[in-house]
Parts: sequence; structure tokens; C-alpha cells
Amino acid sequence: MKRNGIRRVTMSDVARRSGVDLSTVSRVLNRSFENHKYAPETVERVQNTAGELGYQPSFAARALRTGKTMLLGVVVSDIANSFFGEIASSLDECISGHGYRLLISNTSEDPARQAGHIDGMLAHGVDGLIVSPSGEDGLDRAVEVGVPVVTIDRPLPGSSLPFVGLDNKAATHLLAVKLKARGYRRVGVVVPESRTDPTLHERLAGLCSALEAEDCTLSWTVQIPPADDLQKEVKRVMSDKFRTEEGLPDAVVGLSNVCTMGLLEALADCGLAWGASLGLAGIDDFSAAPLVRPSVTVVRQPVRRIAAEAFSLLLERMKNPGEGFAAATVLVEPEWTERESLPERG
Amino acid sequence: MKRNGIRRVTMSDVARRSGVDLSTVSRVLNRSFENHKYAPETVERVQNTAGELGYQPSFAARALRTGKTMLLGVVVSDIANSFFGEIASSLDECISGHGYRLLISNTSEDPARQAGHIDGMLAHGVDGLIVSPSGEDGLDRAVEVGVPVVTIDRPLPGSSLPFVGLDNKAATHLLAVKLKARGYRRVGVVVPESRTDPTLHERLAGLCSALEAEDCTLSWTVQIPPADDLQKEVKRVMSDKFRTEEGLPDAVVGLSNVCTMGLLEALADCGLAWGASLGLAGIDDFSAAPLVRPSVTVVRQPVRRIAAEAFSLLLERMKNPGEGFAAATVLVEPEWTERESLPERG
DNA sequence: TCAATAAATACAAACGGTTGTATTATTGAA
DNA sequence: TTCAATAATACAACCGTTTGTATTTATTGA
Repeated sequence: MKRNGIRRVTMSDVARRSGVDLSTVSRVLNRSFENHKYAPETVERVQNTAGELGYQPSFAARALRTGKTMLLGVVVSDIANSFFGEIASSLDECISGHGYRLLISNTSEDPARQAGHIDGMLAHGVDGLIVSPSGEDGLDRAVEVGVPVVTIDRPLPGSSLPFVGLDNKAATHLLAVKLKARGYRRVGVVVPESRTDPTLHERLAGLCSALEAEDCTLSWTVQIPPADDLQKEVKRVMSDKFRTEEGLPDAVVGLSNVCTMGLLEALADCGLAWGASLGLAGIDDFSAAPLVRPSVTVVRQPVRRIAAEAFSLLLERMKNPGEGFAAATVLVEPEWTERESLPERG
Repeated sequence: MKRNGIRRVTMSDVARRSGVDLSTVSRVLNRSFENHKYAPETVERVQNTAGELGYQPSFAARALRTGKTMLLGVVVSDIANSFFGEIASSLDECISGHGYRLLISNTSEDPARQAGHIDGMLAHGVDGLIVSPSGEDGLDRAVEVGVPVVTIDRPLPGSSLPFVGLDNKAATHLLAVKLKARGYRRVGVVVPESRTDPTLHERLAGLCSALEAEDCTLSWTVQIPPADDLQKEVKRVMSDKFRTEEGLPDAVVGLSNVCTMGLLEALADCGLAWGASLGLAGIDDFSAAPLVRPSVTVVRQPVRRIAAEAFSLLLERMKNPGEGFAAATVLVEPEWTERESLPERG
């Protein structure tokens, strides 16, 4: 292949230079000696000339022949969100040593874009997909063409795709227990309305029933309508709420990191302090949580474990293509991250 | 190609089904009619059968033939850092409509990993690279094989690779002017030692001379030794400093977002307030900046513009391969982001 | 009326690998 | 000595496109 007048070194070149056949080069360089033995000196010669010539395999050619591209698609709603940033970073670590590379795309929670990106990735021949689904769009096609998919962060409702994510029930239960134990009875919660993210419903329902079991009441449930900048929207809605509504709850909980951040903005905006007077906690950590005063207690998602489990599930499925895998759901345990915003209530 | 027993629809299939030659299908589907005209009815028939059969082109085959993969490599030090997260997100937006996809990798500031990732991406045949370089490793190879490279965030010292990044001189000048105007005379600065990031030196030197010009003094210059978790290291070092050293400066400046965040931790750790008593400012925004009290005034980098300019530079070079481009350096203007941490000094 | 041109399409050779099968020595046993 | 087995290697087809060239038929101008 000539690109810009620079001819790449191919196997033929190596073959010609070392006086052996193309197939010999291929087998030697790939160490595929199952049914073919080569003289040690031949092996060495080929390897040396490959080195001298600076031979680099063409993944395109290989992909064309074998159907494997060594590409993994990662489709998330927002790579700028620290959660997905860490996921990407962890995945990057996981794949090193396995020879895969990451193809990453943003959906901005738009099902149409998701479908487009998945299609594009399939056209590029990704060997597997890790998706935080915003709807089912596009995923059927992946399944159709036999590309393994693992969903993370939120499952796809009504689908049997393997899933790795936080155990929301455990997380909300943990939260409820702590709230109760520390003397918070009336708790408010803020959650974004979303038709694409069942996780949030699950957390809401979980918190609701867990609080009930602890004899607490969910005194506020604030649904945030979808918005371009969700954090700003949370701030807006909550500022309003704080200003107009009578009787604050004992504590208020953000069901996602963006929510909690918006909540912080709203509190600051209204000049309200949090901590002993108004407990504050969130699900999902964020970089500002330890920096604000009082720092924010959260239930952390073990992000790196989520990535690792997802990759492992995917790897398994890529290695045994077409095999009927049982539906897999890996729920990782939440980690209580104690900071200052949810003290024992005096 | 059979993958998992599922045969993909190829151009031959479309050709056979619509009773024309393979080449006809190719030209019709790619609308490459320069030297070939086809009857409108033929065109329509081919397009229809392609649609019916659900034909999707194989990028691998196309890449093999044309040498273009429609893949763009993005190599950064840490995708979990919000700056690079936003860069990735912006790039994702830029490329949509151009048919490219992003291959993303982390180097963790490790030159060897950078070289490995660049090599890998070249083997995958990326059409271009956007790199925030941690050293020169691997980049020579990209240039060798004729793959256009654009550097962002920090230039590669001594190289003529095109670069897009913040105008550090302008940023530090801006900072110095504001500090002076608001009555801060003795300013401290914290900057990570780094042998791979010239940007930090540039900011330090810039701030130094700018302050001098304003008759201010750089009373502290704290170099943070390289560390796994730089933010924690900043916190450690600065906490020490704040505790042991006599005589605080009037204001303290973090030269990168991670620095400023560490600085915040240290201040909180030592029970020091910032604002009127101790001015605080940073270069590069971060999500916690508007959330802490007082909120942190920073010089923002126009991240989306950096991404857009980088992509545009890259696109130009990819379209005109092998052409001798003049060394390009695009410096984007800093944006003063006024918050509370650097008030007029009373 | 006939060569020359144009229109519409077919043919075939790459691109750079992988992999099943065939071929040629070489060896060991009968 | 002969034959089969084995070691070492070569041959050739194929993966799914793109693209230069050749072919056929219809159209035109002189």
C-alpha cells in the first residue's frame, strides 16, 4: 500500500528478502506452528529480516481475512462525565495486553445518535461493544450480526444483554440505613426524569422502599425534566424549590453525580448550608465532592471494577462466538464514602 | 465473510441479485461517476437491492484497498481528566458528518506507553493523530509513515508538528494584570515538575515575567514532584508548606486544574479560608471550581475551540497528504472566568 | 454509409494478509 | 532397498472493496 508515496513494508517484502514463501512468513510471525514446523534457523532469519525491515502487520488486511479487527466499541452518553471518563480509562488499562483498541463515541442520550454510532462501529467491524444504552436503538443490529454486546451503568429494559453495574438496591438500602441511623427522618430526593435510563427509576424506587422500611418518609421527590445541561437545570429547579417551599426536609439526596452537583449549586445559590442542619448525600462520586465544605458523603460506584467485569464478560463472549451464553447480570457493591455532609444529627 | 456463521452481505451479493457487475455496484453506491455513466434505472435498481439486502460496506476491505480507514487516533495522558474528556467529546462532535471515528488511548504520561499506543494505532491504519505528547516517543514513526499529526494542549519541544493550545503568555499576563489591579502583590504559585509537559514551564516563566512587569513578586514557587496521584501530592506538599512556612503570600495560583484542586484540598485541610484574605486563582477550569465557597476564579481554556481547530488542521493535512505544510501553531485566547476567590483586596 | 465518438457496462488486477492443501526432501523401519 | 511417515516449505485461493482498462452497443457528423 502506497500512502502519500510511502510504501509500507509487507509480508511479501519480508518473504522475498529472506528467501522464503509468504505463508512461511505469516506462520513464523504469528507463531502458528500447529500443523507446520519450520527450521529454527528459518524462523530466526524471518524474524530478523522482519525486524530489520521494520515490518508492521496491516490490521486492515488481517481483518479482511479473519473477520477480527481487534477493535472494541465503547458507546456512552457523555465521555466528558467523569464516570465514563474513568470507565474509558479503566477499559484502556484492561485491554492492554490483549491487543485491543477502543473506539469511543458519545450519544448525548440521543437514541438516534446511538444507532448511528453502533452502525458505524459495526461497519468498522468491532469485535465487541460496551454500551451504556440510551434506548435499544441500534443494539438489535449488533446482535443480528453476531457482535457481542455488554451493557454497563444501566441495563437495557426488557433485554437479556449482559449487564454490569451498581447494585442500586444495595446502594439505596445503605443510604436509607445511614440516614435513619443518623437521625434523618424526612428526606428529599432529586432525580432526573429520563426515559432512557432505568437506573434512575431503580434508585428512586429503591430509596423509596428502603426509607419506608426504616420508618423514614420521602418528603420531597423532585423530578428534573430533561435538559441540555442537566446540572444547570437541577440548580434552577432546586433553587426555586428551596426558595418557595416551606419546611425543608432533614436531608436531601442526589441520585446521580450530576444531580448532586446541581444540588450543591442550588444550595450555595440560596445561601443554605448543608451538613448538620441539612444532611446531604449522593449516589456516585464526583471530583468536587471532597473539595466543597462540608465535603459530600456519597455512595461510590466501584468504577474500575465495573469496567473490568464488563471487559471480562465481553472477552468471554468474543472468544466463544455464537455460543449461547446465559443472561449475565453482574451487580457490583456500592462503597460508602464517608465525608462531612451527613453527620450524626445533633 | 462468515463471522459466527453469519455471512455478511457483500457487493457481490448486491451485484448478483441486481444482475450487474460488481464494479457497477461499487460505483453506484459510492456515486463515483466521474468516468462512468450508468442508466438511471440501473442506479435505482442497484440502490434498491442494496437497501433490501441491508448491505453495509466493509471498512476493512475498503481500507485495504484505499489505505484510508476513517479512523482518527487520539492519544492523551489521561482521558479521565475532565479537560481531555471535553476534548474527546468535542472531537466526537467535530467528526460527525465527516465519517471519522475516534480511537482513544491513555498514556498516563508514560513515553513508552505513548510509543506503544501510537504504533498500535498506526498498525490499525489511522488516517490521522491528535496527540497531547508525553515526549517524542512514537511520533517520529507516525511522521515516517506519513500519517498527519496534530499536537494539542502542549507542543512537542523542538518539533515542528502543528500545535493547538492555550496562549499561555496571554493567560499568565491576564492573571498578572488582574492580580496587580486587585491589590495582590506577593503571589505564590504551584506547578508540577514535569519533563514531558513544556506547557507548565511556559506558564511558570510567563507568570514570572508578567508579575515582574507589574511590580509584583513571586514569593513562592512550589514545584510538585511527579506522583501517581498528582492532586494528592499537591495537597500533601502544600499542606506542609502552609503549616510550616511563615508569612503567606497575598494570593496563590495553581498552574493547572489538578494543581488548583490539590491546592483547595490543602487549604481546607489547614483550615485556611481563601478569598479576600488569600486570593486564589487557577489556569484551566474544573467542575468543582464553581461549587466550592468561595468559588474559584480561573483562566479558562476554550476547550471546544482547541478541539475544533485541531480537527480542522488535521483534516486539511489528511486531505492533502504529503504536501509540505508550513509549521502551524494555533494559540487560543484564554477566557477570564470571574468567580469569588479573587476579590478586590480590601 | 462508415468511421469516430459517446454511453453504459463488464473484466480483472490489485490491496496485504491467513490458511488448507500440495510438494519435496529426509528419515526410520521392514 | 523400498515404502511410509515425517519435517520443512511452497502453492494458491480467498476475504470485500476500488479502479484502470476493455468491451459492447447506440449515436452522431461528414
